Amino acid sequence: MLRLFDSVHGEVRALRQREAGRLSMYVCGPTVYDLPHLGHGRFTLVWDVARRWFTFSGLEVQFVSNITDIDDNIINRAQREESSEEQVAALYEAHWWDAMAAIGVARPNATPHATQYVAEMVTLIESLLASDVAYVTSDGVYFDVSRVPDYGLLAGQPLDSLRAGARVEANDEKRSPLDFALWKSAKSGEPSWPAPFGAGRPGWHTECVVMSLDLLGNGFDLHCGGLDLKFPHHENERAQAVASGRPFAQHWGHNGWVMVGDQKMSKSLGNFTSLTDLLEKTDARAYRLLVLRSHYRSPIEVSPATVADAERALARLDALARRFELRALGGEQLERASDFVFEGDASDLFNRVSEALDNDLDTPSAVAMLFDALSDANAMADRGDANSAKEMANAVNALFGSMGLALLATTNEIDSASATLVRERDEARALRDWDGADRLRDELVALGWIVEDSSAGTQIRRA
RNA sequence: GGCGGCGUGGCCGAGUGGUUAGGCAGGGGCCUGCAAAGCCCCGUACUCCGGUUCGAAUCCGGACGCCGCCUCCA
Repeated sequence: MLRLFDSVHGEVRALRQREAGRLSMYVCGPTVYDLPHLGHGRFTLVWDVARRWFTFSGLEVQFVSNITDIDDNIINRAQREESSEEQVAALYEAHWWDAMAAIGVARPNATPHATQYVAEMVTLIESLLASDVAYVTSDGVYFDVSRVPDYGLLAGQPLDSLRAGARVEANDEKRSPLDFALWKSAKSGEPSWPAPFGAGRPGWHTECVVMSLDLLGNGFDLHCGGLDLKFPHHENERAQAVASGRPFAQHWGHNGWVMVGDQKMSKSLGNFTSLTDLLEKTDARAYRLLVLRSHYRSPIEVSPATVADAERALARLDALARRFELRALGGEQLERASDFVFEGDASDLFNRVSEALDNDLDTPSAVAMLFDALSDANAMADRGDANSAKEMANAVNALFGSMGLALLATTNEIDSASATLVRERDEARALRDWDGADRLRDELVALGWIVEDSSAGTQIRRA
């Protein structure tokens, strides 16, 4: 049975489906005003892995993730760069999808944009105003959190204690410091949309509730995002749904942050590393492996050292892929267990990995098991048990594939000069001319090749 | 002030009371002309102090240290 930590109940519990066999899942996406950073990379990887595992397990997953394409940050950036909000959003959305493709995060089934949903948001705000849950001030429309009896459910604190610690600056027109903007009144030079309660633009918290309910319907199964969205963003989404009388997400999942040193990587601290930068220097799969090796709810340290560590571990996986000529999985393709055959020891592996991943996405355990299995496969092959070895290697590949991690048996174009050196080295070795063979190996290494001997002779691949 | 989390061997990082997590790095061995890859073996751990228990990294209490949320953030 599929079990996942639910932030509302603070415990791991069954992840139920509204419709048998189908899982509806919404993940809060990025605001596109800058390059994606490591935190974006983590949350997209975590929920991509979740989606892939659910799919692998046989569920039909409906995965929706939004793009916030209108927001203060976008407006600020546009003004700073003397550009338009549309241009800023389009540019960084393009960067976003490039980065997603690079880290192998599969496209959502739907990617609603806030600006496409303004009319629906206006309708929601109107109804909240009509029921007096929202009120108009000089700078917009606010939601009155006191009208939602269980406000604070996700925060794990009642309204009073949240209010006591509120750090929001006082605003005379707001009834409570915790009340949040549903609609921000138009300012000159900023994009705005007409509305009965005054032209303006939507607040961040309103778009996700509208888009998720529109695309996934009332009482959809799972709503996910970074831990920092739990409060107030998700709380506020939920509040709007509750106030509208619409059942909202039945299960809430939150992933831990990326740490820089001992601190959370965050906007206010400005201690970002862009995902784009990381990808220029590293095999993108190393980041996925790094994410898989720690639990999704734990903080992870992403540093040159931890990334390099993951890259070296990856080399072991790729060596397996070369040895057994495994087919690369992952990317846009979502695998299904039903497309693979697991027999004997491989079947046992499959069962144990399934149990781990079904239990709150315990990827660290799964990865540990797969590394054990990798050793087993190599040992079997060393022993001459080629069939069992191949079965096990295939299972390892399939199960890493179920988490979107591709094992690569990289093949390189070998130029004729290098090919000649390889041939000469094999000839030298046949003549037991070790000095000559070593010299030719040095030459190949100097050309950027990794040289390995095998029963089939000199093998080279790019370093 | 309220709420929550964390403190594991050289590093990263799991861990559901009892038997090896795993990876990286390091040491020894096998294989190999050498190297690489692969296989086998190996180190030391659980912040501190009490308690419960036959037995605790794991449960309880306390101390110390660290981090986060209650503005923006994935």
